[in-house]
Amino acid sequence: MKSNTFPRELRLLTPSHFSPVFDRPVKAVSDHFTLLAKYNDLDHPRLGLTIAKKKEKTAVGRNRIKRNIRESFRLNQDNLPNIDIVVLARDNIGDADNAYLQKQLNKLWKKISLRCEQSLKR
RNA sequence: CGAGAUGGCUAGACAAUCGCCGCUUUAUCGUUGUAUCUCAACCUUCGGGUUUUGGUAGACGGAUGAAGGGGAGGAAAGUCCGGGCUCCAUAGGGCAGAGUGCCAGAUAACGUCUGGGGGGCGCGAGCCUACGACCAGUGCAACAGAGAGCAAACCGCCGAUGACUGCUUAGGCAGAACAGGUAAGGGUGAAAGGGUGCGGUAAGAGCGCACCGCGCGGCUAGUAAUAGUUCGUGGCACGGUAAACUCCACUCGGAGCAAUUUCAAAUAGGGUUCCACUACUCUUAGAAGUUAAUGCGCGGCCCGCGUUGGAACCGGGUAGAAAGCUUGAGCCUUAGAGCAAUCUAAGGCCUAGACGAAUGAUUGUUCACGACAGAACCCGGCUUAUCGGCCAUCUCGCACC
RNA sequence: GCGAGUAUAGCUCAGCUGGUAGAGCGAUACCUUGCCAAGGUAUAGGUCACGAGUUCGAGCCUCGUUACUCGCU
Repeated sequence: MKSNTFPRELRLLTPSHFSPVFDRPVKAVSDHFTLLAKYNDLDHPRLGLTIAKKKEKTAVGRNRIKRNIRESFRLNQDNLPNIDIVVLARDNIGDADNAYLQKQLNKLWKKISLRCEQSLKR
């Protein structure tokens, strides 16, 4: 069954949710994003966002990036295993337009799930 | 038509699909407290009370689904002022400290706004303006300059119809000082103690006079700041700097929603009561000390590591959750008061409330091709950023009628 | 979100209550040495973060802007 919703259960909410992901995670990188991922005990993936003020100066710009990431996550969540993902912004992310951001994210979801499977086998 | 001034409005639009966050209505589920019925136990002063089992009712909160409707700004920003609100402190007042600073008004309040005055800029419409007081006191002014704060003599001018010196044809000729006076001229400086003219004088000087300017007082206009004056008076400084100390007048208690309040896991620890506790020692009987017991390594001993309390209640309180959180000095319309800011009255309206933080994404059509930029307790201002578009009033220039 | 602070030479910092900007290290050149280091001498290097205002004059005083730092989860 395909799901396109994005309720609260699919988010990382508190610092106690975030900190395990930063401890030796699986990584995936593109021009403007860094993804960190780790398996959780639930039956769905969860998403957390970290957009530093240094990377994108204005609140409007940061909101735009977050919306793009959430939108992409929402549409691709059924293709992801039960992992916690933290998305970090990299430098000059504000220069990219929405279409390019979406294109990068589509690749990254596949990449991160593949790498997680590999890490499980090892 | 061109150039400009002021004030106000606006901040892409529409459609489809998939999503996010409150609200309202509704359906289902589950839950605990409430009301009522019921089962059982205990207590009883036989009225009842406490605990407990199952059902029903409506209500509130919760979960899920459906429908309806709503969902960032003019600056949401900077946090520069002011206020509400909350907690802390507080008899009242003063000192200290901080702020404001022409006058009047508006306001909950303000460093804001409105109107007026003074000064400056602009042909003008208009714009800018921290604009109280240095005859209460203290301080500052580098360098330059003679002199920089109860003014001062460097050059110059007067003194000079020449003290004195030299020459001499004894007629004169040449050079020339001091005391003292002088603020007209030169020069220095950001700044050098009224301006012009006439008189006056050895030369000068408000020394005298006229006009202008200025101070003080009066009168007139104005609530006032202030302005005017064919009025009187003073010969004329009372220089600059208070975003220097200071004085004067007025204002201000402090901290901030990460304030504050409520509920409250796990873990550790505190208090009270009851129960349990091998022996001995100390003793104000307290699990205080020693011993002992017991679990594991290990079947036993040595040895090592660990345990020696349990239950109930109370209080504090972390994670987390909730309240604070949006009905407010609110918005719209009309009428009235006022030059205006604004105020009053009547009627109508409810217009984000999130919490890693919601308005988006994609596609299509269209136009002027979309700037600055995202609420975080709430308001009133200021300041800063900003692609443009529209409206109103006014000014100047050119042309035409 | 709220509160507090800093900005001066390439680096680390002075600069008292306004008078025309310095020190140390570093850089460059020269001296010294057979060569290097050390030492000595000299030189360059500053829009005092930026924009206004007050003043005769601003690194300093006042207002605004920008960047950075710290404290309160």
